[in-house]
Amino acid sequence: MADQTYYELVYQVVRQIPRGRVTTYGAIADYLALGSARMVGWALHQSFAAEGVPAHRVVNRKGELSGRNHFPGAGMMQQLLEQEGIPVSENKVVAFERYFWHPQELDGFRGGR
DNA sequence: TGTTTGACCACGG
DNA sequence: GCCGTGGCCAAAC
Repeated sequence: MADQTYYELVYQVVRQIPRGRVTTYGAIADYLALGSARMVGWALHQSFAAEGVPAHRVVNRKGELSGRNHFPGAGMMQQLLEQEGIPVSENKVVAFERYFWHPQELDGFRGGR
């Protein structure tokens, strides 16, 4: 495990993102308590090489689809989010705070709701 | 081998 | 409330 690079750690966290939820780069960086939010962005950029990594569920702090430009096909990221049940407007997540998901919830979720 | 950029965030003015 | 700067670590040139 210690051999995992920061990117792989990010992949694992992103993979744990439940459907219909979104998170931010800073949240992941804060949860890992390593590097910085910028590294998360780079990690996701390489995430295309890793499967099972829903990068479309990761947005910036403003809830905007920063990486939309890097996704294959224009508007694909938005469509993916809408398919998950997340309304998106102008490349920005609506009620983003409501769909926000903290990686820490994995540690002590259990309590449902 | 050194410099620059990068799917960012937080703070200060 | 908006704009500018610093910080972070790694990959690309």
